[in-house]
Amino acid sequence: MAETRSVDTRERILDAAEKLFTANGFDGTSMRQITGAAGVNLASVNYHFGSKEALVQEVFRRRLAWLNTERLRVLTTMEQAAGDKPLKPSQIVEGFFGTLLGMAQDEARGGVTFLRLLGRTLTDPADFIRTFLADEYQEVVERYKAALFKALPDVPRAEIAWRFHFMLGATSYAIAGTDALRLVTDWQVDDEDATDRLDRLQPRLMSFLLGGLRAPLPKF
Amino acid sequence: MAETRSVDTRERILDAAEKLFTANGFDGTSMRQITGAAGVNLASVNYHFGSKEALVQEVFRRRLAWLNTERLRVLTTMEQAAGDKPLKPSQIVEGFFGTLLGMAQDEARGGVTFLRLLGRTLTDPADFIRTFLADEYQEVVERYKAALFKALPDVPRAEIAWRFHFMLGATSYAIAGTDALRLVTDWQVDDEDATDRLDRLQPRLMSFLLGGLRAPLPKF
DNA sequence: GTCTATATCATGATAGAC
DNA sequence: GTCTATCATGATATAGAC
Repeated sequence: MAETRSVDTRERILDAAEKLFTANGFDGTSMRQITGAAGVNLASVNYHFGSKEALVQEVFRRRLAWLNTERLRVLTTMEQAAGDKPLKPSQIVEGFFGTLLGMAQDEARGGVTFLRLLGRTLTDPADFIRTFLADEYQEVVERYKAALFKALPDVPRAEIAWRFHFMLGATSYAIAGTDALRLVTDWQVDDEDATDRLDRLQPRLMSFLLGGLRAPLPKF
Repeated sequence: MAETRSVDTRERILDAAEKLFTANGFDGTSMRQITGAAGVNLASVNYHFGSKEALVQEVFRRRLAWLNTERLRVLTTMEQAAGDKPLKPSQIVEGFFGTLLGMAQDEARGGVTFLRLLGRTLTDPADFIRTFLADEYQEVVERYKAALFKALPDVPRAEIAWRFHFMLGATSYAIAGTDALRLVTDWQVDDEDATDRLDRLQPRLMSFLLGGLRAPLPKF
């Protein structure tokens, strides 16, 4: 019985931590807040995860394991269907960023909460977290990069690399901007409610990303 | 004499804080680190700024005052030259993001250090900092938004708004990515050294942003 | 204006009973 | 596995001498 509860406890801690990290950041969230929100004992975090740092990593691992698998699955499926021919850039972009945005509508995968957390964390100053994320992303990014190189053989690889980076940034901010920072969005655009906004984000973002990816090359 | 030193002390604190905040984040930087690096006394931060929070705001205010003024000056100059005619989208994008990227080469304005800090901070979870930044940006963003609306009368305003947001995100990550996170950049692109990379960032980014801004509208 | 010394508090982590 | 109680640390902020 006591052992049975512990599975719940682990998940409850992870869920509460994910929400609180998203709202207040890692440093802005204490273990007392987490255990309080989860309705578990303070000491249970260290019992189950060992440390706060390990808890942070587990919050990401739980979601990224699925996301990575899914992204690879989607890419592999498309490549098999295409045979020897290169994929279209729009397919590749859709596979990478569409899969990500799809999580927003899937509460079981963390939904918007996790996406916002992930977007912000890509630029987190803490070393251990950047290293960890880079490791988690590496394989998938390599595969998608290779697909883009093949799809755009005439574009210098350095250029594609940069544009991949630009796309990542645009996407992260788009997610955060759905309700976090309102620098640019907040205006006389009252013909949409919040739900519309999220539904329409994906096609909007995809158009933008593809436009950027296929833009004329810069002259140095 | 004692009074004369205080100007130096203020600036020394701000310089040290800016560097440390960029490297380790706000929560990851203690006032002991700041005063230690600045070579001033621990108590001087509270004497000169009142609190750590106020210090954070002053670090930004010092740089953004110049950036905002410069962005408005550039836009006003272009609009006067254009008379009644709308500006070209490329001019507007260049005025907003080019002015920002120009700071990277200007050590007296904070250089790359401040840009990285600014980019990351746009998604900082702390309320006081998001509110503060939104206030600081507001006037300039309104002016540039209006210019884009005028330049692209056939594009729905909501669409332009989102694309502005996407451009902001791409730019922030591009800056951070010059040496922070290396998700996508880190490869067999050894034909460029670090200096080249920064010099070439601006034209690369501008091409991407304009491509995205002028992409075909999404179909919902 | 500058400094030392210190008050006050919150944090992450753990020891040890149950 | 769970809980209480507590330790050790490091943080911001300030009082008060110079």
